[in-house]
Amino acid sequence: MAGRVRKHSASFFENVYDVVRLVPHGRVTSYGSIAEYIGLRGSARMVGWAMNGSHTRLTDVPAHRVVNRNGLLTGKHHFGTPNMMQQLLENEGIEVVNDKIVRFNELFWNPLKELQI
DNA sequence: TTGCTGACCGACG
DNA sequence: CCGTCGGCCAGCA
Repeated sequence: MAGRVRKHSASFFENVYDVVRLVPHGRVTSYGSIAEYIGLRGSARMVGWAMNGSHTRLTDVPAHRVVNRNGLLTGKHHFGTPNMMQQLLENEGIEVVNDKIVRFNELFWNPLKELQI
């Protein structure tokens, strides 16, 4: 089908970074929510993979504000030190216990809800 | 081109 | 509650 619309992934990284940049200070979101927002529901792993590339990119992406659906800091090992992600979060007033965000339900920032156009 | 991998998620037993 | 499995799709050897 020549007329089929392609979901150009050329800007896949930018789409992810753009959403992550919009996460407010002191709030957090999840990989799955970002994936769903950019139209790739079920591809949460792609978001995490994009985060991995955010380090080499010169973009200011608050990757520490992205956790998994349980509020668990699953990406902590991809920061400089194992505690870096937690420190960045605590620096924003977010409490973390056992690699899990306290009051995750209250701090959760859902792009689908907050950025509804 | 094929086959693996992955900072996830939901379903199932 | 816990482990396992399939789906998701962009890179890479």
